Amino acid sequence: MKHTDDIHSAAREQVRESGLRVTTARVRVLAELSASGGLLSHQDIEQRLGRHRIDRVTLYRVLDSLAEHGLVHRVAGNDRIWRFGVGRGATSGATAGAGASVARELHERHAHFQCSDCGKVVCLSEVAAGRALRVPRGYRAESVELTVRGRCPQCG
Amino acid sequence: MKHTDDIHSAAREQVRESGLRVTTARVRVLAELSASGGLLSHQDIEQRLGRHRIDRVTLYRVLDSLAEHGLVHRVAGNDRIWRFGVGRGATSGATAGAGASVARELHERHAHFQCSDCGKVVCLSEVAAGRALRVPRGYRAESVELTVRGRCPQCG
DNA sequence: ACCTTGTTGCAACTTTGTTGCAACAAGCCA
DNA sequence: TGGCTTGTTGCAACAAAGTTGCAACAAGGT
Repeated sequence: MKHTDDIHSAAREQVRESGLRVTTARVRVLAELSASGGLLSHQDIEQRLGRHRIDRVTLYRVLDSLAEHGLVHRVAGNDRIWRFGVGRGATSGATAGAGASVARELHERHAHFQCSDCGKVVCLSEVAAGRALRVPRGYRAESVELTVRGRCPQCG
Repeated sequence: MKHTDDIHSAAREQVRESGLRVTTARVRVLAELSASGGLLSHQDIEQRLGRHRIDRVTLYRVLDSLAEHGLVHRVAGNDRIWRFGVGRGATSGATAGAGASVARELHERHAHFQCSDCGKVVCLSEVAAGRALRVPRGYRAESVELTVRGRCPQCG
């Protein structure tokens, strides 16, 4: 369990290593995602930022830039909203070059669970997704998304 | 390969068997989906209906009712757009009770492919999705969605 | 043919996401 | 430290997807 400040400076470090400019918006958003551990929707993030609120548009752009540089990963739920999460295993010790793909790889490998009632999305790290997938001739597979839908413990 | 009229009357039959009222809107939409064979977005359907156009809102409600009664299945792409498709194997000869779950079952079992360029979604019937899936204690799985993302033959 | 009840179309609205642009601040160099 | 360049931010306005309320209408039973 990390202290808030640690998460914050780790986030700052990650942003710097990714080659992106270190701005408060990026650091705060990444820190928030790291702290949550799970997947957050755009709205979730806005709420958690609280009085540190940043513009809605900026948030979109921040998340885009973080996603592009592999610091976070975007997942589409069946409620047509994006959810974002950090790669759990991504450490601040990764080298600049290799760091870019850490989060992406992690999230492409495991599955997600979305509650059909409350819409919450969590990672199912135990499930190995996308092993030995065969696509028809002419198609080129780039990534695999495996989403299980059902009821989470809270919604029974 | 079925003739247009056949598809139309088959659709009418399916709607009747599902317990829904047989309306021109429902029959036309279901027929259009059957004829296409693949997955259509809301917009695709509107275009295909052409001069038989129905109200946007009605289309939403028609698709909802068809989905609820298992005649079609909704799939979320990563472009936050719903796509709808019929269960390929659903025959008009199914009994009223059993018919309801045909489409749902079929689509829960196989995977979908979405092109990251043009956004088109197709079914990958060869891939058996969701075999031997384990979810954590407390979670209840209802359905599995496996989506492969990449390039379709047209987009290279 | 008539009546009831589910269905349709319209208008207005909400939510999610995007675009253009001027103001601003990160990073770099002297 | 101060100034310059260029990427970032916030605002306003917009676009697309989807929803809600309501009056008019048509399907299916009697």
